[in-house]
Amino acid sequence: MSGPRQVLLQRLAPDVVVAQLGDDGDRGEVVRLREDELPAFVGGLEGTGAGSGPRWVWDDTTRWYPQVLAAGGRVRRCTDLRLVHRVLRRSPVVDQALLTGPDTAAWDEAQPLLLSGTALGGSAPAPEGLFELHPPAGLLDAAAELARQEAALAASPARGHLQLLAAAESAAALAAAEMTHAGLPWRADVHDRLLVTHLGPQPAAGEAPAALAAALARTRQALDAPSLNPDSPADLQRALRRAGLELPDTRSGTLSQVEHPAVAPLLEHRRLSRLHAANGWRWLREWVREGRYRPDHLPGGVVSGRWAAQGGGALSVPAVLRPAVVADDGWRLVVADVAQLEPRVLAAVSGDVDLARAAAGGDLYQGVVDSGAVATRSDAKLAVLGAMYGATAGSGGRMVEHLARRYPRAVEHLETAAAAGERGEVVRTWLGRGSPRPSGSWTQQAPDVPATDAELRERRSWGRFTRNFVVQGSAAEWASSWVALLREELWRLGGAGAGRVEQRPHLVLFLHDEVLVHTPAALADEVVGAVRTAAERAGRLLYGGFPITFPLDVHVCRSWADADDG
DNA sequence: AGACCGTGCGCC
DNA sequence: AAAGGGCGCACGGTCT
Repeated sequence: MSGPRQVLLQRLAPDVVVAQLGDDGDRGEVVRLREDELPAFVGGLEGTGAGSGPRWVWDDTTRWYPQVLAAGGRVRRCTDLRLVHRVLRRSPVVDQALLTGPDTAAWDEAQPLLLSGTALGGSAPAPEGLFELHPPAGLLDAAAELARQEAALAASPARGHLQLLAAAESAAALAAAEMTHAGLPWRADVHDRLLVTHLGPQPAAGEAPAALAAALARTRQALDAPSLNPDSPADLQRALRRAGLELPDTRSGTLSQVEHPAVAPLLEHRRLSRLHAANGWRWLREWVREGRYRPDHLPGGVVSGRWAAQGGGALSVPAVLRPAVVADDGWRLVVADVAQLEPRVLAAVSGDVDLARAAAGGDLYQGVVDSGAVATRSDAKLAVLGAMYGATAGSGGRMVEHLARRYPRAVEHLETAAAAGERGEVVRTWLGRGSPRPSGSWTQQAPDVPATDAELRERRSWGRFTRNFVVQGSAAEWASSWVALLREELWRLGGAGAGRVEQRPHLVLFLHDEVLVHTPAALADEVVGAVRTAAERAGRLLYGGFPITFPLDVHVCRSWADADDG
């Protein structure tokens, strides 16, 4: 007996859920449920066997999946209409007329429902709640939107690619919800010990840690400024000027270029005060509960398609605190990152087989050196990064010229994207995500009106953005696909039996080109295989037979800190 | 008191 | 080893 291939869920009112069971286009049975009956309903159709389960269609994964996970459930696949809507709305290869309906504006504005800092943590204010404010996101007509999206996809000349992107985004939404549900293992005791090492014992509320106070005292003394507040750029710049240092700004890089006895304590104060303010004891109290850190993960949260995260700065966990990320007893972390993801993606999307060949040895930068384009590995890095970011001046700019001679297709792909951006045009990623339209006076200028310097600057700046967009965005969709496929592979590893997501090998963090998997120790080797398999599958899925590989650095370890090579 | 912006810095 | 892309977050400072 096989269940429906698709189930569309819709809320008619706060406690009234309607499920339409059907196969493509066919509306079959309609079932009404209460909210609390949802997990059992989902579990009943999802089954336990591999490959079973329908495609769940819902307005927004963040409004359906957390309760299923909390009840111990899991779904295999879904369509996240909010995420797919956002992609299609901005894609230059979609006929917008097909996507437009009476409630399109509401779909445009739909926001994910965040969990961080609300229900579980407690103290933070104002949940952006399920039914508070505009109920719309919960009450939009999902069936109508699905029909519009399917029509828009079917009519697109880039149908295949866009469907991959829609599937990847939706699967990413599932992975993101599971990551928040399981949480990143976080040892508060280790974190505290690290803070004591760097800052001294935890001070009384409102007081500065000893090491911070000492650095401040030395800074004030060296500048002969007893009431200096180094957190105030204006105050600091004044004090520096009195000491004979005229600096354009007070950034660390600028400071470290001058010689003055105040610089060292000042920079130490910066470093420590940053640690204390961003990831100190307050952070620990606010974000870590029962050995887990649970930020919200937001696939497609960044214009380029990269994931964003909210709650505690999850994407910038400082390196010094990574020892606090430790697998549970009997478990391991599998940490994997892709070497040189963006230049590899550049080779693929531009069809530059020479750059792909340079990447084939495993170290793309070394490959660029070996091809004779530049002399040293660091020049190669400078050249490649400069090309992707739009460096013009300095050695970065010079190196790009060398790169262009040897890899004209890759460099031309970037130049074309930059030129389109400077003309105010939209560019797209490999799978069809469109860049936002620029605004500003330079976009509406008649050709015969001379631009001001400011306008020229903005124009070039937008060109650098679109130049980077095609690479960063295409890399982001490769990475989301990797995560989506890895999620599948991991579930398979857990065995056919039951078991919650967090009791089997599961993703706990994703950082643009790096994943952390928490796994029972006995399965760690298989997880390593799964991570590699998923990367290979992602490459084939997106780029077919194009000869680019995505080599991974993979480490099995107890702590994230142990994953730095070796 | 709260909204907003600029500066600076952590990460990729 | 240059300064070119993307974020989230804390803080100072200003405005309302």
